Amino acid sequence: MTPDLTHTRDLVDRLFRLSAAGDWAEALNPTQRMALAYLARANRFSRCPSHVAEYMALTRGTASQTLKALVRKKLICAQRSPVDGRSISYKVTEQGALMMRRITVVEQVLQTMDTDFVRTFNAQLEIVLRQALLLYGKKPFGPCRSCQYHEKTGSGAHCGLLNEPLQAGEDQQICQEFAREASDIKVAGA
Amino acid sequence: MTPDLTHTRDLVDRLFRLSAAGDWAEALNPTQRMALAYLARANRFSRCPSHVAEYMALTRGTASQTLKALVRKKLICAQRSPVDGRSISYKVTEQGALMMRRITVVEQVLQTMDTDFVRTFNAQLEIVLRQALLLYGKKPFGPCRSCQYHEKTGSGAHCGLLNEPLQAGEDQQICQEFAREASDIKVAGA
DNA sequence: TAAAATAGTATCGACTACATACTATTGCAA
DNA sequence: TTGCAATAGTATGTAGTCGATACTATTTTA
Repeated sequence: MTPDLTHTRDLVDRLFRLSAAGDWAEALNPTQRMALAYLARANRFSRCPSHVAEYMALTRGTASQTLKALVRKKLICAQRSPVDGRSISYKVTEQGALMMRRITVVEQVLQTMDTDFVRTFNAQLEIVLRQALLLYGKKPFGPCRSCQYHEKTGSGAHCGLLNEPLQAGEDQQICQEFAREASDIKVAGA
Repeated sequence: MTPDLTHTRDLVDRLFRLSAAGDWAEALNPTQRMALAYLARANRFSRCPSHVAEYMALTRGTASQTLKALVRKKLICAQRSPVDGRSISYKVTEQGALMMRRITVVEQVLQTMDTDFVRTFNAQLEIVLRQALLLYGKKPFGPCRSCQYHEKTGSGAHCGLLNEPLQAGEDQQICQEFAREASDIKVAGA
């Protein structure tokens, strides 16, 4: 028997909504929480409104609105780019970083579960998401460290695409320019 | 290394949002689509506003609003209960049923993937969701057929909880009274 | 150097979402 | 049997999401 695809969709929806319902505390709604969480994990090349929009599958206008709400709440602050006069980058404030320490529903549930189970669950989600992003022509985003442009140097690391030296810890952050290693491309579960 | 629980949360969020973004066609937003999909799959004991609210992890007020929007669009219609003067049940119209035939993003992606993969993915999602619902004291909802109160009779089937005979096909639908078989309870992945 | 592309925003309308307060029933218990 | 608590659904107010559209200000490119 072929599995019920509508059921899969339904499970993802319910899991999301259950965890979204748990987010409403702390004067932060689920959308704002996700945008803030993204900014907290994104590297300095990836904190513009358009990146948030792409990551969250929103239009730029909507992302802009949500970012303004976060600024009003003093959880992030804007920084104009010295290089490109059109561009704006947002930085998470200390207050914002503090808010991100809260454990959310999904995390709480996964804490009660087996480590190996969570690991395979993550892997499966990654495969499906990757396929979906591919099918819709969206950027994958991903950790700088596993990117094909990531280069280890004597002193630290370097981005071969933007031709920029990387600071300590930056290789752990999410980059909007992320591109998978060529050797890693056909690992899809298809 | 312990897996990153924030990452899991993030993957679920992104998958949901990507598929939600694809829903905006057809003058139906993601929330309305999910409510309509639920009503299309729920049995006659499970189509009240409070059931939709519980299923979607919303307050009753919000569910009420969304159902009214669906009525305005003529995708569902209200039916007062003859038994309980407070209760209202919604039925999907033909127009509404037609709208549910549309394939959504997640389904489209899963179609390109291996059947066994989808099967295990479903199973994993079910385990996590079940655990989450348990932790938050929410009803699980589920197919009548696999419920502990489901009884096969000579002519058809019977609900031992509501003490009602079941019509043909009803055992496939979702019931808000669903309770797992006792033998099935400790299959959690924990 | 003009046209095209890009980055961000303002605004509008429809709607989600919560909280709160309210009405109308029904169920239970004294 | 009556009277109170519980339940089902809704109205309303506020905040904010969300897409669409139209707009400004900057690059980029041809």
